[in-house]
Amino acid sequence: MTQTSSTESLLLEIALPVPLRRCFDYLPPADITPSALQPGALVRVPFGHQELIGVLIKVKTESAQDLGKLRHALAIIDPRPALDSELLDLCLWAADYYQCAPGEALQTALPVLLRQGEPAQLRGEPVFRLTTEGKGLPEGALKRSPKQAALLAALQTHHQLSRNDLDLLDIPRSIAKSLIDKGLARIDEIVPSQAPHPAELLREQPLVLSDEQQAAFAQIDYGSFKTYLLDGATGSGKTEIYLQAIEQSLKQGKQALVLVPEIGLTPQTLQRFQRRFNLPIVALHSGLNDRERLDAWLQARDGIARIIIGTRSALFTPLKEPGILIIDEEHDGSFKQQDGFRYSARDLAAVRAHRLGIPLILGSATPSLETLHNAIQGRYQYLRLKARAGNAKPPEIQLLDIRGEILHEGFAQASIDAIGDTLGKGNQVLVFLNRRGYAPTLECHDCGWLANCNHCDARMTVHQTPRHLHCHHCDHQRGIPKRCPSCNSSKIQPIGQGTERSEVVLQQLFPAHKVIRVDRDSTRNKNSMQKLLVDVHSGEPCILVGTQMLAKGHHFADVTLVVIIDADAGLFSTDFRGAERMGQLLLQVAGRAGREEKSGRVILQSHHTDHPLVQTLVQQGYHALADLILHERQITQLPPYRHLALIRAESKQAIAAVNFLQTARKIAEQLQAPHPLLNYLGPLPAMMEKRGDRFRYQLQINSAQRKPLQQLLSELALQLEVSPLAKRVRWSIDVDPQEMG
DNA sequence: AGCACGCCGACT
DNA sequence: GTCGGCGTGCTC
Repeated sequence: MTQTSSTESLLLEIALPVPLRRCFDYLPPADITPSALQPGALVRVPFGHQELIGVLIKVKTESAQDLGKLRHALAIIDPRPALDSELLDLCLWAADYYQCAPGEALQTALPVLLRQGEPAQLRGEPVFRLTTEGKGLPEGALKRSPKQAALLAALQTHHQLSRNDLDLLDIPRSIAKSLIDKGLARIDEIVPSQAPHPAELLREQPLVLSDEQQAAFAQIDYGSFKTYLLDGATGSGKTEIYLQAIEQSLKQGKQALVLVPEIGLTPQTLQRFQRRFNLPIVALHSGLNDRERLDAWLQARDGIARIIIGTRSALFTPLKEPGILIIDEEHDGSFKQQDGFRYSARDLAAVRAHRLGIPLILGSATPSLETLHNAIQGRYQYLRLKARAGNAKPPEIQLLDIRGEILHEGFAQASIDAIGDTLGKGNQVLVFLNRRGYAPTLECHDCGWLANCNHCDARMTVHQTPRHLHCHHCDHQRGIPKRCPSCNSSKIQPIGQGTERSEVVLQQLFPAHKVIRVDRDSTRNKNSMQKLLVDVHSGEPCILVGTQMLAKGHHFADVTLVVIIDADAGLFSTDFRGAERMGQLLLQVAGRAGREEKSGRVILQSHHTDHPLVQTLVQQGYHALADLILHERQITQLPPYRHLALIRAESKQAIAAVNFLQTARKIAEQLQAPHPLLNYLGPLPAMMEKRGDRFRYQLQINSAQRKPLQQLLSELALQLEVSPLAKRVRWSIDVDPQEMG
């Protein structure tokens, strides 16, 4: 009577979207053939009282779990695995490396719609076409509805129109609908398919490379894995090298994956790629909805899209024919995810490229010290561009000592004069200030009261439009008091400079010119950045005031003066990366000045003009600064010479977080016995001890070697996860932390 | 992370 | 008398 089912003895190991560092075993769904059980497939399973969709990790015959406890999976969503083995393995490797639950890492690699069980099928683009009835209509028909007649005419000439075409022709959807209702037109779906490669790959001629660019370009080997550091000043032509390297890859019938920082993917960047190549390009940016994101993902997977440009998470885009990986502005902090699955897309790109056997190019004018160190050590091939392309000259940097100077709302007289001069010559000015809002805080002149946040160890920022106090750390907001809450004095005043205040001051000083503020507040709405920058790109003399948003990805051809209000921020930071970041940011901002034909000037206002780091940066440049910092890091036993991990814990009761970390340290010290190479620091309070009513502490683990640290963390994570203390705190492990706060 | 179960305050 | 607060325990 019993029929032997071929899946009878098989078990499924499944990673589920829960923050647990383990997988769950299931029996296969009823009536399934073994061939449908492919690792990487999505599986719907019962889990406690709910149903979840997980990823099949492997099919096996034994389980550590009691066989009686196993439940049946409900269904395989699609026999074709959602993740190919390459991505599946990469995610599992990353989950292990970053001490994250496998299900959470896999979630990052899957578009939302797939995670929700949507079929992995390319949606066709809807197009409007005439039905035979519509085609047969005589000319001059539909006289009584001129708009419908216009659409009919358009369809007769163009045969088919996309939604976009309708918008361009200013034909409302309702008109199209009327034609469909009359049976004259219909909607067809055009599913994109892999087009044969066009005879001509390029849409425009590549630029002629300089000798230096050519020398760098010639080093790249397209047939094997190697990481290249393309280190070149702003304007030295890194992008042209990316484009030509991509061209080589495309010529071999391969795809290219390009990662850019979160706010670096500007329409300008995308247009530059689209102008060059005659092949489908997809951009994975934050403006896409879930459906568009899935379509882009599928187009990459099926080889329809040949170039994929995106931010951090685009690293996990499936590629049918991977050819080259590029990370632009590799030093940028946004490549490291700061919560949940705390991966570094830059570091994982090296792992992925290695596994695929393809080249990885890391580009930057101000490489991170980790990357620079790898290049100096010869682990990466070092490609250096020293000259600026064309006739562009490097900007002249002027250090302005503002000690004892009378400042006009943060501006030295010399800076104001320079701004006036520049505008007078018909050029543009960029004022950089890494603080949004009107002023960093409010102070009582009589008693010294400060506008502290009730929920954080921080001051509340003063905002004028709209008028309120705002904590940038926990988002708490309240009104601006008229009198001091402590002594009732009316002499309460904003202290320090923010972008809003600088905007006001500059507008008063230069009423004849436009002052454009660019920060998170002024660019909150969609496309507002584009709108703000229209005037800038028109070339009329104006002043741009903004935060680091301005420093990334934008080219301002007519900016010839950059004023940096406070060069010292970051100089005395508690984070050991403070100086490195300061150098990178200052040079990125300075790089906005004097591109192309116009030569530029940079004014750095500083209270510490004789600080060795400031002096080195200004007089000898970023690489001298990098050498200096690297030397310090070697002495102080910090990355890139040592490897770090941070265990963070936060709780409404400070004691719970401290207890948890003390226990963590004890467990770790017991586990590490065979590896005395590990050092511990902490538990220590985080840089801002209280944030959003939670007390934050951290334990730092420092190791000369990666492997023992890795082994320790794996074991430690498992033990902490089941520790009763862990339930009283929010905790996480950060491997290779970027922000030490 | 969800979601249930489980024991103590202010409401129809 | 209940509705519901969020503490803790479990999920193959």
